[in-house]
Amino acid sequence: MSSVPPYDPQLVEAKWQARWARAHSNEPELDRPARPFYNLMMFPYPSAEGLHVGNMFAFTGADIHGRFQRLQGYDVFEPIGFDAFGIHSENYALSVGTHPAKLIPKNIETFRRQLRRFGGMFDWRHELSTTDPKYYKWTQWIFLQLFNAGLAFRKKAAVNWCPKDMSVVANEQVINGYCERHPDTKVEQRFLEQWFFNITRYAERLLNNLDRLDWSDSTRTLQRNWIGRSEGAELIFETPAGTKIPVFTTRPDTVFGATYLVLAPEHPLVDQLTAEEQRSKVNAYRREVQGKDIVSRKVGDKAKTGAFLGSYARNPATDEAIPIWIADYVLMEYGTGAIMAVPAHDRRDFEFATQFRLPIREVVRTDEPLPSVTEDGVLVNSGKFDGMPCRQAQRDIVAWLKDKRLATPQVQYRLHDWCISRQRYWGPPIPIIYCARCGPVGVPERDLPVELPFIEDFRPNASGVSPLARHKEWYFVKCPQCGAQGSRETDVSDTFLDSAWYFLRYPSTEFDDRPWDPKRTQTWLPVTSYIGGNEHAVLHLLYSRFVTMVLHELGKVPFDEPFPKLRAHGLIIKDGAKMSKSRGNVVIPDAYIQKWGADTVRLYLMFLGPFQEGGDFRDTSIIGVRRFLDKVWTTAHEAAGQEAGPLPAAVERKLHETIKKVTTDTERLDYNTAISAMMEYVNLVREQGAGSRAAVEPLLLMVAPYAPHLAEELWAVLGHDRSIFQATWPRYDANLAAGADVEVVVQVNGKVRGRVTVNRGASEAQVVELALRDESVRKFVDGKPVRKTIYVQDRLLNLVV
RNA sequence: GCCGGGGUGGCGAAAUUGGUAGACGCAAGGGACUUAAAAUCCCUUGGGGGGCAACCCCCGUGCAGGUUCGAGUCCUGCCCUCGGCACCA
Repeated sequence: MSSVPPYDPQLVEAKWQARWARAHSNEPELDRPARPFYNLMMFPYPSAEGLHVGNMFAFTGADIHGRFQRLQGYDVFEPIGFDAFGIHSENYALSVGTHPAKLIPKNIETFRRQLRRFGGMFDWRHELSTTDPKYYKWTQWIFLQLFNAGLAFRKKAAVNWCPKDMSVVANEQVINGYCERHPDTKVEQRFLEQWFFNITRYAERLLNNLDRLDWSDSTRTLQRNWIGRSEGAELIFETPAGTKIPVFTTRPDTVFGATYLVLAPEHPLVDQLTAEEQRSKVNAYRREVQGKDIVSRKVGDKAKTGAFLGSYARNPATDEAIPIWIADYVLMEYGTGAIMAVPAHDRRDFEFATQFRLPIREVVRTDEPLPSVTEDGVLVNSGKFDGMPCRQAQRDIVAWLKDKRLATPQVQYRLHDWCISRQRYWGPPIPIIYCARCGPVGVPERDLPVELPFIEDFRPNASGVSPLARHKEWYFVKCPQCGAQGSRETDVSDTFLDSAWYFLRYPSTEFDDRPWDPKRTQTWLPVTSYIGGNEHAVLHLLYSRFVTMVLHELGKVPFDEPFPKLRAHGLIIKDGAKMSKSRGNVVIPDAYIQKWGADTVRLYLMFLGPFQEGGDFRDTSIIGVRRFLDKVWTTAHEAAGQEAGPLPAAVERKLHETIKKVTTDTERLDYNTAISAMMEYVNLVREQGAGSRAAVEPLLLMVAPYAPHLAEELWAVLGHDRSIFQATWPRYDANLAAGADVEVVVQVNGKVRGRVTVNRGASEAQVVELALRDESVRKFVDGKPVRKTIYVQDRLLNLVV
């Protein structure tokens, strides 16, 4: 054998990365692409620790997809950027005592280096950072588009206040009542005036469009649950004094069983409905509730508490007067903030009624004990509706009450409007000026961006007022409408607004006078393929869809869904747990890349488990994929010195099988099985000593998306002078892949007893005849008559005796 | 509680969706080469049993049933686990 040079990944990778950069080979023609393919991955937050293997796992999977599509002949645009604003970055800056404006550029520098080193096919001309004024100018512009359309408004509302962050956080950032970033800190409820985006107006469309998106089911389900659509009716309960109390219910069929009403303690009608003799009790209860944090209020299995208001309302179905209570198990944020309590058919109402000895009336007959919540039953104690099945009664009772103007069919959503105000420093200032005469006025477009001023002391405080208010020269400003003295909004916007439109910006980063160029947008968007983690299933993906929907309505973009095709990758865990700084199990890939090379690490990450499920990072098995690359290396070098010759039949067949499998698996992101198919193939080639050019070239093309540097190098070794990524993905011949003959399994009574080799497409009779000649089969048939034969063409024969 | 994943060798995992369970890889054991080591190559490797032997038999995909010629895959009822939602009316 000719001498094969050693495989030195450091050398090979440096060489090809330099060439790609020099040749601009990762920078597609954006204006006139023949076949545009926008390959998007979720941009990272540039943490101080650097890119970890979880990021690299996600980016490698997406990069393989991009490189594969490039080999299919697409002009692949694969941009990258940095989601660098936000409380995350700011808290870290606070903890190390460095200003984020100094820290972030350093972190980004590290990320850039790492992203280049692992060999991503990134178009660096279009890098962006959300902290760049040239970027957030347009984040502010988007805010103003919503503001002008009446979709951004100020509202005094109960909001989630994190005492650690000393800021309001969105509903989506509260987990079980605890702050997403501070799992030991309970979120408090504060009543503050905040900016909201009216996402609930789009709830129905956000929900319905899910059906036509090519997304994984798991992600769609998460969004569906988050939006939380409930169908039901609003029913009116009226007091003798004529006050109407609307309640929302999903079970109007149970209205005859509503034996009392419960309002949220904050309900605006409480004062008016409270009888004098009950006032002190009621007020005491309301104070008690106010003192509770959200967790102890919202967790369900506590004993019920409440207070009777001393007044009554009329049940619209029975005309009975039923008592009105307040209780903290009723939430002001949902529905009308008031419920009709049907203790016989609702677990919570049942507990409450039991506790306070309120009447329980069964109105749905089932075979379950009370409280029974099923809708499979028939009505009882319900006047003329007795005997009617629940589902029919739901419609008929609403219709009946509707005629009396006491009911309206209604749909409720769990989704709340998106609170975007943050009382923090590190974000884009909300571009609003307050004027005593004109009210809140949008900053005119010509004055954008409202730059975030540098302030030395950017610490938040518990006052609910942002640090920016301390910068007086920045704070005081003339009203753009009337010229009077005004002041700026000092809150910054939520980071999720930054990331809700970055994909629109990428193709147009060189334009300073527009957020995105209409022609570029027309060409490249919506995003062809989006790959990212399921941790963003509700936040980022929902917000991006909302923003896109609004922009579409305003005529700013020609589509209403940004990501028609989305795939979620799994999570890389370490020692059985999610990687996190607090657990101290974050793995940074640099040392592994140093030791093994980027190609090996890429391949390892893709081989350790299914891409869409993730897996455990254990460095012990890296050697396996490295051995595979070594074999490819050796085989290709040996082939370079050989005359081209025909492939042995077995190798040819395996080659076509392999191309078929690798093609479909790579397409479907089943990278782990694609890699094992390539391993099988190279093993066979070596076993058969068949390492010719004809055997190796297609292999290199298949390896190229996975281990791009190695593939380039070996492609050159085989004498090609153009990049392998300008070549075409190999084709397979279905007939060759299938082979001429097949092994058919022979079972007797469902147990495998033998195998026969026959021509593909052999008839049942032929196979039966052959099978009955097999000694072991005969033994089990044992002379008994064959009662039945089941034949699966080219696969299996089962003889039943 | 509700909604979704998932449970397969010592380990990571495959299995064309009802048709040979454990491909591929790691680890382990044995061997070849070597003064030696590394690297490389070959063999063995789910459990149990039988045979001088090429080999053969039984059991085996969380548990208990069921459907089927045939079940890791479908159905019923459980157990465990991961993720999401949760006093949402």
